[in-house]
Amino acid sequence: MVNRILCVAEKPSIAKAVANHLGGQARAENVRGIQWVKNYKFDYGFQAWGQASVTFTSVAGHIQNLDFHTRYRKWTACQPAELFEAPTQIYLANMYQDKKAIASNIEQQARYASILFIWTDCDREGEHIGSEVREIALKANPNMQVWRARFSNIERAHIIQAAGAPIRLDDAQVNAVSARIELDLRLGAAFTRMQTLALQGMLPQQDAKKVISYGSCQFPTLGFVVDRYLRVRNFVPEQFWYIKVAHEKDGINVKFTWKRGHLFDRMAVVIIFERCLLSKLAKVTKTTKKPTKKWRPLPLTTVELQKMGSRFLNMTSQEVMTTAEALYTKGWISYPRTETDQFDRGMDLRKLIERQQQDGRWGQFAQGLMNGSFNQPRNGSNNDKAHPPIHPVNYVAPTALNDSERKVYEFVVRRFLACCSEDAVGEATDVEIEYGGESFATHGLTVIARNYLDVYPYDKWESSQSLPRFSVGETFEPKEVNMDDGETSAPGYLTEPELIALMDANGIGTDATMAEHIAKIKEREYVIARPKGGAGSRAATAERGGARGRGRGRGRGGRGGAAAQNGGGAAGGMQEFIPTTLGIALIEGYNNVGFETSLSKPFLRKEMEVQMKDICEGRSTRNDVVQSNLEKYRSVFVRTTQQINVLKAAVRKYVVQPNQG
DNA sequence: GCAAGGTC
Repeated sequence: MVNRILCVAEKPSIAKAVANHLGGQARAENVRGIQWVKNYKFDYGFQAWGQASVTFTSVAGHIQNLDFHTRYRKWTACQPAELFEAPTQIYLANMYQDKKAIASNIEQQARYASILFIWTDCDREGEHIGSEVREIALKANPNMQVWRARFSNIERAHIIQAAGAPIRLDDAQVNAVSARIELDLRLGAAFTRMQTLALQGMLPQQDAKKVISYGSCQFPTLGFVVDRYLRVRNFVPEQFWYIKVAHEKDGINVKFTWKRGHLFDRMAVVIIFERCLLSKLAKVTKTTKKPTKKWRPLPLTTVELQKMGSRFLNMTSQEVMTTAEALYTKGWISYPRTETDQFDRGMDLRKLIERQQQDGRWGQFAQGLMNGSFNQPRNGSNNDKAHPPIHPVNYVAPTALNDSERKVYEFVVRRFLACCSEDAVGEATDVEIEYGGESFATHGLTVIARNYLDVYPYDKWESSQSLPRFSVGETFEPKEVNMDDGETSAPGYLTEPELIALMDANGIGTDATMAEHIAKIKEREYVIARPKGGAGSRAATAERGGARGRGRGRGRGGRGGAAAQNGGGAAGGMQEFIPTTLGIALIEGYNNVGFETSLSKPFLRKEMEVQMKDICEGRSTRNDVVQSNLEKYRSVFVRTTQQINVLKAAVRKYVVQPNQG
């Protein structure tokens, strides 16, 4: 009797790729009721189970969705507070019927198989999706053995290795995710209903039906926007003074900047300035000339793609993601949701570069890499063990793509080629002088080899004017000495790449969902997005003044030794976020409720992340985490309802009479 | 009419 083995991946593309590795050209059968899932059939000799007849299918993400029992679904059916313990239930279909078709395919296939081999992504959510598959399969066929594959990319050798070394599902990870799911549901629904019902009536007529949602990700996201907005609004400019020295030598005008940067005490600067004037001669105290580099970029992660996209491609992060997904589905780029910034050593990068040689824009550069200038990419510090960095898979001509696809594809390709290239090389010159007891310095950069910069226009690194030769001990009378003044300038409103960076740093959302949370707070009208630098954007224009912070010298040396670290790049169309009156009211309202953990603060989510890790590593249990969090949030909830007037006052202040706010 | 997480 032949072994029958059912393999299930997290998404159709993995099922296809793995099936083809194991089974040659595996036969694809359609699945009833769902077009994009296929069952691949082939025979394979497993190390552990011997020759077997295999069905390799997939799900498409989570199959199950947790929600409240139907009788708690109506908003008027219970007090929002009851949602902290109201019974929940797992449903197969949420919005789509698709999930039912996917589940019944697994049931059907499970009936004929003796082994279930799970091939979901090797991350926490993947582990949970695997447990959903297990539950459905075991219901149809309780006698199945359940195994799981451990793999981190879909290279042939790696897949074959994984097929030969099955492991068990990790129930600790499953439980961690399950805790998150329950908490997000209960807290999201309870707070959303409570604040919507309490505040809706205070909104202007046209907003009378508006949902005022709470979510563990959307609220901290809003918090970042409000926080920056308040810092901009409350900013008080401060005047400062500084000294500039200029000198002409060999026909080159050299500007020296003051080592102290600037001071906020005018009299002090006047005294120093006069001392400079009196001393007449400046003396060169130090000259250095040393090689410097600007490092090529790291392999591309999702978060980086979204940051770069919203900065340079004139698209929102959500548009970037949607476009990247389309490019992936069509087979032009690799899977676009990844945290990994390291290429697996075994990956054949040259093969991918080779395919780009035919392009008119970067083909020559790709040829150069093929002809010897290839370098193994740098390794970043992240590896999600599920997906490689984002890279081009196949070549596609620009005419076959729409505008957004063309832009995103171009970025992915250029980034990839840049990764496989060499650091830019330059020479940095530093000259320091002493003048009136004060130090001044100037810095020059000569780019010697642009290398990766030739294919990667998103980085800027350009030679400054070359400096004349100075030698230590040399003295001169500066051509010009001035005392000047300036004002500290407010930070700009939060831009999309900055917001994404904050969310990433604080663990708000995942790479795949950050853009959705941003879209959500726009949709809820908690914030509005507008082009940066537009009319009325006081802070945005002020920011270019650049003089910020106290007396810092010019950043120099360090990583890449770049003079122009943050400067360059066309910021065409970048958006900035301003909270609406409602958005400010919500954050201020919760801050004023005076609970030590305001719902808008990012560390609540971080804490949940820590607790999930605790479950994964056996320090805590699912039940402990769920119960202790419900308890904690319930007291915030109770406190908020008791002091609902505080929240209402904030809304009244900002929304009802916005002009007095 | 609620969340966040997968993915198509």
